[in-house]
Amino acid sequence: MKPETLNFFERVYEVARQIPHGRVTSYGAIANYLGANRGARMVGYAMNGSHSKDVPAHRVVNRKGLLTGKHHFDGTNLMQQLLESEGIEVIDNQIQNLETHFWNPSELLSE
DNA sequence: AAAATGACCAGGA
DNA sequence: GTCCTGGCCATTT
Repeated sequence: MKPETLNFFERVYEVARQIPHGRVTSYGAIANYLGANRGARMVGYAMNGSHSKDVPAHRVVNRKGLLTGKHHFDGTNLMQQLLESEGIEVIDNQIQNLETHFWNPSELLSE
Protein backbone atom coordinates (compact mmCIF):
# COMPACT_ATOMS: atom_id res chain seq x y z
CA MET A 1 0.00 0.00 0.00
CA LYS A 2 1.27 3.39 -0.93
CA PRO A 3 0.70 5.90 1.87
CA GLU A 4 0.40 8.70 -0.65
CA THR A 5 -2.75 7.21 -2.13
CA LEU A 6 -4.23 6.82 1.30
CA ASN A 7 -5.28 10.40 0.79
CA PHE A 8 -8.26 9.20 -1.17
CA PHE A 9 -8.81 6.02 0.79
CA GLU A 10 -8.45 7.91 4.00
CA ARG A 11 -11.45 10.03 3.12
CA VAL A 12 -13.50 6.95 2.36
CA TYR A 13 -12.55 5.29 5.61
CA GLU A 14 -13.20 8.45 7.53
CA VAL A 15 -16.68 8.91 6.11
CA ALA A 16 -17.58 5.24 6.35
CA ARG A 17 -16.51 5.28 9.96
CA GLN A 18 -18.94 8.12 10.62
CA ILE A 19 -21.90 6.06 9.46
CA PRO A 20 -24.41 6.02 12.31
CA HIS A 21 -25.41 2.72 13.84
CA GLY A 22 -28.32 1.14 12.03
CA ARG A 23 -27.78 3.21 8.89
CA VAL A 24 -26.38 2.45 5.47
CA THR A 25 -24.96 4.44 2.61
CA SER A 26 -23.94 3.91 -0.98
CA TYR A 27 -20.54 4.07 -2.64
CA GLY A 28 -21.78 6.83 -4.88
CA ALA A 29 -22.87 8.91 -1.90
CA ILE A 30 -19.43 8.70 -0.39
CA ALA A 31 -17.79 9.36 -3.73
CA ASN A 32 -20.05 12.32 -4.24
CA TYR A 33 -19.17 13.64 -0.81
CA LEU A 34 -15.50 13.32 -1.69
CA GLY A 35 -16.15 15.16 -4.92
CA ALA A 36 -15.69 12.17 -7.19
CA ASN A 37 -19.19 11.52 -8.47
CA ARG A 38 -17.92 8.91 -10.86
CA GLY A 39 -15.19 7.73 -8.58
CA ALA A 40 -17.60 5.41 -6.83
CA ARG A 41 -15.61 2.46 -8.10
CA MET A 42 -12.60 3.59 -6.17
CA VAL A 43 -14.74 3.83 -3.05
CA GLY A 44 -15.63 0.17 -3.31
CA TYR A 45 -12.04 -0.67 -4.08
CA ALA A 46 -10.94 1.28 -1.06
CA MET A 47 -13.10 -0.97 1.04
CA ASN A 48 -10.77 -3.76 0.13
CA GLY A 49 -8.41 -2.47 2.75
CA SER A 50 -11.26 -1.50 5.05
CA HIS A 51 -11.04 -4.72 6.94
CA SER A 52 -7.69 -3.54 8.19
CA LYS A 53 -9.42 -0.50 9.59
CA ASP A 54 -12.42 0.00 11.85
CA VAL A 55 -14.54 0.72 8.83
CA PRO A 56 -17.97 -0.90 8.92
CA ALA A 57 -18.01 -1.93 5.29
CA HIS A 58 -21.18 -3.88 5.92
CA ARG A 59 -22.96 -0.56 6.25
CA VAL A 60 -21.84 0.41 2.79
CA VAL A 61 -23.86 -0.96 -0.08
CA ASN A 62 -24.43 -0.03 -3.68
CA ARG A 63 -27.07 2.34 -4.98
CA LYS A 64 -29.66 -0.42 -5.21
CA GLY A 65 -29.15 -1.39 -1.60
CA LEU A 66 -27.75 -4.68 -2.76
CA LEU A 67 -24.99 -6.27 -0.71
CA THR A 68 -22.66 -6.47 -3.64
CA GLY A 69 -19.59 -6.68 -1.47
CA LYS A 70 -20.76 -9.39 0.87
CA HIS A 71 -18.59 -11.71 -1.15
CA HIS A 72 -15.55 -9.99 0.25
CA PHE A 73 -16.54 -10.70 3.81
CA ASP A 74 -15.57 -13.59 5.96
CA GLY A 75 -18.59 -15.74 5.37
CA THR A 76 -21.40 -15.57 2.94
CA ASN A 77 -24.20 -14.22 5.08
CA LEU A 78 -22.00 -12.41 7.57
CA MET A 79 -22.66 -9.00 6.07
CA GLN A 80 -26.37 -9.66 6.07
CA GLN A 81 -26.25 -10.86 9.65
CA LEU A 82 -24.49 -7.69 10.75
CA LEU A 83 -27.03 -5.45 9.04
CA GLU A 84 -29.94 -7.36 10.51
CA SER A 85 -28.18 -7.05 13.84
CA GLU A 86 -28.41 -3.30 13.47
CA GLY A 87 -32.13 -3.46 12.86
CA ILE A 88 -31.95 -3.31 9.10
CA GLU A 89 -34.14 -5.63 7.09
CA VAL A 90 -32.06 -7.52 4.61
CA ILE A 91 -33.64 -10.04 2.30
CA ASP A 92 -31.80 -11.92 -0.40
CA ASN A 93 -28.73 -9.71 0.02
CA GLN A 94 -30.89 -6.68 -0.57
CA ILE A 95 -31.71 -4.03 2.01
CA GLN A 96 -35.39 -3.36 2.55
CA ASN A 97 -36.63 0.18 3.11
CA LEU A 98 -33.30 1.39 1.82
CA GLU A 99 -34.47 4.99 1.70
CA THR A 100 -35.41 4.68 5.36
CA HIS A 101 -32.03 3.37 6.44
CA PHE A 102 -30.11 5.40 3.89
CA TRP A 103 -27.67 7.85 5.35
CA ASN A 104 -26.14 10.68 3.41
CA PRO A 105 -22.62 11.90 4.33
CA SER A 106 -23.93 15.42 3.89
CA GLU A 107 -25.95 14.91 7.06
CA LEU A 108 -22.65 14.67 8.84
CA LEU A 109 -22.36 18.41 8.39
CA SER A 110 -25.90 18.97 9.62
CA GLU A 111 -25.21 17.01 12.75
C1' DA B 1 5.30 1.12 -19.36
C1' DA B 2 0.66 -0.36 -20.86
C1' DA B 3 -3.49 -2.85 -20.29
C1' DA B 4 -6.93 -4.98 -17.46
C1' DT B 5 -9.73 -5.14 -13.27
C1' DG B 6 -12.86 -3.59 -9.65
C1' DA B 7 -17.60 -4.07 -3.37
C1' DC B 8 -20.12 1.63 -8.91
C1' DC B 9 -23.13 5.24 -11.10
C1' DA B 10 -25.39 7.90 -14.67
C1' DG B 11 -26.76 8.65 -19.15
C1' DG B 12 -27.88 7.18 -23.91
C1' DA B 13 -29.93 3.82 -27.42
C1' DG C 1 -39.31 -0.43 -20.39
C1' DT C 2 -34.54 -2.99 -20.64
C1' DC C 3 -29.67 -3.21 -22.40
C1' DC C 4 -25.27 -1.13 -23.20
C1' DT C 5 -21.44 2.32 -23.06
C1' DG C 6 -18.50 5.62 -20.85
C1' DG C 7 -16.10 7.45 -16.97
C1' DC C 8 -13.88 7.67 -12.50
C1' DC C 9 -9.25 6.70 -9.71
C1' DA C 10 -6.15 3.50 -7.83
C1' DT C 11 -4.37 -1.28 -7.77
C1' DT C 12 -2.62 -5.28 -9.95
C1' DT C 13 -0.61 -8.26 -13.72
